[in-house]
Amino acid sequence: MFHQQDHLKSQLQESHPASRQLFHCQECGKQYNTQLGYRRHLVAAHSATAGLPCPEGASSLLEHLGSHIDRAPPPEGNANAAVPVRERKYSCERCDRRFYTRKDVRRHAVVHTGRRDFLCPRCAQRFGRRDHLTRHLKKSHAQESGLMPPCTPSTPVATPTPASKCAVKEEPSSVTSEMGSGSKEPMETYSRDMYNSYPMANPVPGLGHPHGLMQGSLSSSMGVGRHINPQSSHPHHHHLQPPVAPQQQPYSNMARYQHGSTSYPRADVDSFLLELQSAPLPHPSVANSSTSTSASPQREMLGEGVSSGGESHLLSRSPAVSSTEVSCTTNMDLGHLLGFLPFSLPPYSPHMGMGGLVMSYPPAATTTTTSSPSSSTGLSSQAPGPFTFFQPPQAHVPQGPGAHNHSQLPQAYSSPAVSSPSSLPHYYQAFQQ
DNA sequence: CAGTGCATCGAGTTCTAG
DNA sequence: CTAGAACTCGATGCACTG
Repeated sequence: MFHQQDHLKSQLQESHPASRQLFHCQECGKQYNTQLGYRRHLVAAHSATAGLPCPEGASSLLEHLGSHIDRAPPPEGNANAAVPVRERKYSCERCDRRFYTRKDVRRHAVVHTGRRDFLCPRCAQRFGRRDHLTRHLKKSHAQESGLMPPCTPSTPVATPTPASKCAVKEEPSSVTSEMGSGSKEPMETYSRDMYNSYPMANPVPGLGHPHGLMQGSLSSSMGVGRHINPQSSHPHHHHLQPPVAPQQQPYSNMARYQHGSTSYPRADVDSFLLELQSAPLPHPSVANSSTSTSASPQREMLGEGVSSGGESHLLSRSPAVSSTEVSCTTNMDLGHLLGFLPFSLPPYSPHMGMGGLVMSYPPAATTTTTSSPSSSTGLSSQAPGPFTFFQPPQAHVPQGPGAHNHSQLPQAYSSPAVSSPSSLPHYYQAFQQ
């Protein structure tokens, strides 16, 4: 949603590479998508202020500072002699980045896996790391409790289920204060299960049954799946219920989050959501197939063997979508919603209901499939239902007719190719290929 | 040593004043 | 329409804790 036409215009320009203008720094060759970024870089790196004279001849202060990185310490006797020698001796296997410690490398792995296992219970935004979520909560939701009394019927909450309403800590102080190192409870509340190989299955307390990918994520912001009785295999419960629009906008400042920095083409996302809402919930057998198949560890990491193009069909609009749903959809943080999509899956865990769905996606999740007709993916036709949308995009896997046709259920859900010990922490699992 | 959280920086996005 | 501020998130470095 754009408040001004020019915003939409600029957004379109920036979202569509075809028409995007790149700003190149003549001095260092860096590229920027926006003029602002480019100019900011100029100021930071190449301006007069940035170019404070360096005693060692560096062209700018930043460059000079950078030159000190990894530099051996001065000889003893020097004032800085106490500084220990440090070198980045731990390198990432997927890129050339190097780090000082191994745990930094592990944490860095999230960059490659694209996993976002930490769900914000308030706005449904997802983060790859706990501290990111913590920061997000502190900065974006610390003041919300004052605006939204806890668990009052008149106070719609993003997560429609009553349990979820109460689960979300409404007092800002509680959220903020408990975010500190003193108490890990809130964070564990959001994602404690990740350390049990149960990531995001039910990261938010009260969001419902642990089985609920839909319960815990999609449901929280879309109202999708909240009617699912995860414990019930009743085949008649797989129809989407019309989302309750007011519940999608529980916060006065939600509008801000709607414009999250995730730069997905709004039209595509909107279409996606329309399709998602109009599509029936997966038949229990489908869901169970994920579950049952996941009984044998089968997760394939992102971009590593999973068939592609699963979500292209999402762009086809469904006439079944009511105006209410449309407005609801457009009022939601689409970027965040995309974050719900479990484009990567966690290793199997006995605790996982829906096959231990993990919501994760690569940066190009929504940018790679805007033109393919739905028919291009047998997936959509053979495995109808929202879960077919969760086909991991193949940013790194060649797509097209030549690509292996995983036209059945998303292979990420059913392929037994990869076995991951369920006892490993997330970051370790992320490394497993 | 691993896990975690905080500080910080870089960059993208949104908003708003002129 | 544009420029800039403000906001937010991704990522890294590092200190703290068990």
